[in-house]
Amino acid sequence: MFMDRNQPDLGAAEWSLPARCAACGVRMASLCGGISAGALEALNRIGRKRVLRRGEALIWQGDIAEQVGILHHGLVKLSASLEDGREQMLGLAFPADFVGAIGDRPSSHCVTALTETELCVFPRSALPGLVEAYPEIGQALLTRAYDELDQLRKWMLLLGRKSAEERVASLLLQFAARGTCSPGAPVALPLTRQQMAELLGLTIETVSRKLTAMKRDGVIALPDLRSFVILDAPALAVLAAETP
Amino acid sequence: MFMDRNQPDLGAAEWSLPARCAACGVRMASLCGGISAGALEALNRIGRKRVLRRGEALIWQGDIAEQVGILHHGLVKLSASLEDGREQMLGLAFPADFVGAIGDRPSSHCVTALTETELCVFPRSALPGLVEAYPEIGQALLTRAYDELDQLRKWMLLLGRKSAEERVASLLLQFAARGTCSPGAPVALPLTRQQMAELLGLTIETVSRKLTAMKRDGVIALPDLRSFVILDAPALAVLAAETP
DNA sequence: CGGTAGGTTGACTAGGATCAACTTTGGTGG
DNA sequence: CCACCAAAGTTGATCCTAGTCAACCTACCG
Repeated sequence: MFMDRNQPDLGAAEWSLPARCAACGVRMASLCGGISAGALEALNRIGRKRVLRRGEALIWQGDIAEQVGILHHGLVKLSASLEDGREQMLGLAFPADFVGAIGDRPSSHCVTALTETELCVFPRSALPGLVEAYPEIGQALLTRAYDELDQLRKWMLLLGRKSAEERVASLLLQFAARGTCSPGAPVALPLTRQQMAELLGLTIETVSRKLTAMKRDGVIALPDLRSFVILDAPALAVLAAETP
Repeated sequence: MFMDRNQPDLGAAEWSLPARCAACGVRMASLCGGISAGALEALNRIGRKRVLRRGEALIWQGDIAEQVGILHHGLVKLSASLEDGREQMLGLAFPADFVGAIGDRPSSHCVTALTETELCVFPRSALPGLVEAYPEIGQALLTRAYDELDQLRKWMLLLGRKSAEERVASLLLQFAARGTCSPGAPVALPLTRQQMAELLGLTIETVSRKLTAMKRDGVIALPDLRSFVILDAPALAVLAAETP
């Protein structure tokens, strides 16, 4: 019965929510939040919970992904490597983000957990059929894909044209934008210096030096290794070459 | 009447092809090639031909795009800039490629013609409705979006981790891959040195020097400014750090 | 207490940017 | 057809940013 596909009244459909989805903390923020009860049920049927330990990979570069997933807790990195070991982080996935692709080509990148991570995984092979049956899922994926394209393009500008100092400042601003909105409050820094370097296309030494310089200049404070405080937001925006 | 949505028999539908689409040289390669006759007719109704002169923009960074398009002839660049004028090319669009996005947020990048360009444009505001009415269009866009994500990720690895020489060699290989398949034949180089530099995150001088060096080492020949010949393909692959 | 992973700092180096001069190419009009 | 000019490209000298290598520091853990 596909009746509910024709009346995707999400509010009224709450009663039929699969228990697991009703308890899901990221549902409304994830692509599950914008689809009909029928589509959600179909996803729920084929989805299962999976936990990744720190360092464990969901998808390997060069392999055809067997699973795609929606992040619940934790932090995941996308990264690509050259044969000689050089590695570039391509982005992070936070809770509610979708990771993976629909096509059956070898993946261009790895997906690896940076912390203990919990996600809802689906067999990739089931996706094309689902998108066919529930176009809303395709639309949700499309919106997210365009968002991701925009993010990547912004990052390409950073990698191609920004100086080391601008890169570090940009990263700090990005963490601040996604974290607490209260100015002056410490912002969590979920990456090690090494991981920041991988993400910014720099070395760990350069990241460390630039952070120290910003601290010395009173732009930021570094209360501990995993957080920072913005002391002079306008100055940080200037350092990041972001003053729109 | 949406009858044809339920019987997207593309072969048998040829008879009803809009004249313009029947004459379109890139139709089958573009997203129009994978959709039903009904969807194609709907697209044809709202599409119109547009010509961009060299340097003319279809979409400006920061503006909300009014048009999206499918390229027929010519070459188009996507690029992003910082306030101080530094510019990074984000990619090229070739005939049959789709440019633009569905969302109504300000564009993260410019879309500018590098040569006299002809495309089929559609009002962006009509897209969400079209995707809703013809899910196949959404699926075609989704496939293309994932392809583009993969391309961008590959380019991020180049920008973040490859040396100048590796970048130039990678670009040459990419042009060779999309051009003639006959080894030893000259490959068209559709970009000026300046444009190559913008795309590679380098300066024009560095591009010139690396090309000269490869020529000196007998890896390539440069018969004129707008083409090159691969003399030693394996060596070029090594220089590009691409030996899969 | 020692060991280890993560982080910082310093000295030195090298790759690519910058600045400047010069050459080549291609188009235009006399 | 050639002279001229602007745009594109090349080459050289020099500078500077970020990479490399190495030592050391710090926090945390068994």
